Amino acid sequence: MTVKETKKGKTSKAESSSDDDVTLSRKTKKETKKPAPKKEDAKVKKEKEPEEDTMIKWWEEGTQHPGGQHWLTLEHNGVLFPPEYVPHGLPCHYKMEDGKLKEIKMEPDEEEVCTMFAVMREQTRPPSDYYINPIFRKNFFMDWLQILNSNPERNMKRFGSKQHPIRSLEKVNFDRIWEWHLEQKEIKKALTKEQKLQIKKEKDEAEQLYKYCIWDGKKQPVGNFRIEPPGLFRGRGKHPLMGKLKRRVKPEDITINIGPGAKVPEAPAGHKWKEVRTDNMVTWLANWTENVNGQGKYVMLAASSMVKGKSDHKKFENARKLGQMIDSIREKYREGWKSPDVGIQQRSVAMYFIDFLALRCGHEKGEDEAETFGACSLKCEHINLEEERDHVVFDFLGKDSIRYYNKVKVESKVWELLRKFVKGKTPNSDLFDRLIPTHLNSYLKELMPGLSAKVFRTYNASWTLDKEFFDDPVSDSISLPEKLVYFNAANTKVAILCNHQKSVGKGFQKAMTVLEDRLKMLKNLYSRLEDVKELSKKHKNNWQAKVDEQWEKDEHEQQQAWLEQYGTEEEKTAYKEKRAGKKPSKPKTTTATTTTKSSSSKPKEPEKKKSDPKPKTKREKKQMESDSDSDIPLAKKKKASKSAKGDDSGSDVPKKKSKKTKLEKRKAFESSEEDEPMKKKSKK
DNA sequence: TCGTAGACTTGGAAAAATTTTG
DNA sequence: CAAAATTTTTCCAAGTCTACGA
Repeated sequence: MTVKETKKGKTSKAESSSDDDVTLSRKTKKETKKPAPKKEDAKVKKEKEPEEDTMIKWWEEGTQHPGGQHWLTLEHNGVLFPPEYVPHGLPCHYKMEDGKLKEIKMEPDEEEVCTMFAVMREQTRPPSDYYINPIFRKNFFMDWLQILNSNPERNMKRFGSKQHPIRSLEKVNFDRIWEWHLEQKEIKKALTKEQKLQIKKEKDEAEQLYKYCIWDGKKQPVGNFRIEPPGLFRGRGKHPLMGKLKRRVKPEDITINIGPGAKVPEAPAGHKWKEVRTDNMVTWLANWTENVNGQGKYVMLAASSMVKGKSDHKKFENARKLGQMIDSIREKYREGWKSPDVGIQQRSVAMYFIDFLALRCGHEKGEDEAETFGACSLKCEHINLEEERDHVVFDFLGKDSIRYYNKVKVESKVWELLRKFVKGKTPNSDLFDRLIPTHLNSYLKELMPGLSAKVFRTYNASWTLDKEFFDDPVSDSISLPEKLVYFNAANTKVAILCNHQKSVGKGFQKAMTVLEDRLKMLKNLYSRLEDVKELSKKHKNNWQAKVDEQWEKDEHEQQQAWLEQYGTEEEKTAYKEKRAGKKPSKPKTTTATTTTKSSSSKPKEPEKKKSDPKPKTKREKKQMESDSDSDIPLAKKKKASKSAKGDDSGSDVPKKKSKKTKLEKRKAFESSEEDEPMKKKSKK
């Protein structure tokens, strides 16, 4: 199918960009609910203050500072530090040679890190299965051990040996601390409402100072003013450093960026900042270097702030601009497929992937990172051309180690080129060995100022959403829930395009079972009602009695069936007795309370009536036990196909270069080919 | 021609808040 | 009211991309 028409009106929306959606829905929700609830405590609900003065229309132009400066004046109060560690004083235990557990008392520094780990005990399922992950455990243990052995004198005094007695993580028993953790949770839960409120109030108060800054004289919300607390690094996928201690950030680690002449926030008593500077070419208020990966962390403004808004705006304007010339760009890369230059061929195919499949650019990753891929960094083993002619099966781990699996039909020419690129190469060599992101982007920049690989994602995501709305406009007459379904369906298209996926949570299987169960029940009820309807037609005169009888019979049969399958002996007996000494209960033929509320839940079944009968019979609610089998329906993929139409016109092909001197990093990782983060294990 | 540091965007998971159920 | 379900917010790792430096 050709897609020539790609421009849409000015209605392109944010689509997957969570921020935008969130903002939108939040607003809507708030307004909707406002009229309804009257709050007994007027103060609980903090309504939006007018704040008209800050409502400047920055998108309308003119508000730009020259030379790439982001601000002229900037005031803020610095950052908020997490609370100091409060020791609980509890020991852990260590399994000795004789199998006995020996109590190990800990100093606060030892205990703090120990507790970080101990408390993760239940994190045993993907994607957060850190507690049982060997890499995580090893890294944590190394760092903990380092602390345990950091003070030989201390150890000598306590254990009569410079080396701490703990040598192996497997022999450490954290039960006591785990119990403490559970207790703490209970305590927290048991707090009275007033206490909870009080705590929250105190927290809010502590935040007040840091929540806003004054940016060019305007009050603006700060995003992450809270310094990240120490913890165990939770790298995703097969991150080699997961589990390492992310140490506590001190004022001495922090650089403050603030306007000229503005009052410099004071560092906590007894401390000082690493540096205080004034740099209006950047937007951050503070920064520090995190120790695990050595990367910078920044305190910046919130998504709702002006700067972020501007930049977001620019992003979409940019994508819109791409929309104006997407046709010619598509022509260009199609032209490139025919180039005699392999570099250009590769670049052109990569562009096709980025455009057509919305793949990310894909930069090279380092030794200390999980191995993930994108368009430019694909390996030969990530594509399979054998399945079907002109089809490519992609299978690789993308950002966050989320699997990209997709079988697509591609242009013949592309398929042929791919075959050529793969030829004679080992599976783990680069598919596009002559292409690097820098070159791709600088080429894109030539095609259109401001163009880079990611702009295609933004553009195509917006285009997709737009197309949904255009092809199948919302009808005014449908209900709000229906509109929601409509909107979500469109959004799902975008999610599929961009390969956005969420892992199924712990409760998913259970929730699904309940839902299926309920569906089954409703269907059953429906058919019974149908039967009864027939019956009542047949017995015009004494239909009531007939219906009662039939109903009771059904009920009994079902109950029997249920007991047969799930019931315990006691339950069976109890039922028998109950039935013996009881007269038929009255059926609820005509329900007066048919709340015809559209099911709404899963869009799969066209449910009609839902006369939700909360069965009076002892419908055991423990059906969660059943735990039927099966796999989780997960990310099915279909591909919206849009294609670029092409022909010839491209002329001068930009210079190609690209060498690629990637040091072959042989990953000693086990090459377990399948390792889906998706298995579902029911735990007792 | 790289390689990298620095700055900023992305986006999934966990936590918190809110609403619905029982 | 408490527990469960659902929605919103927060958190922060993991990307992108450009400018610099040699």
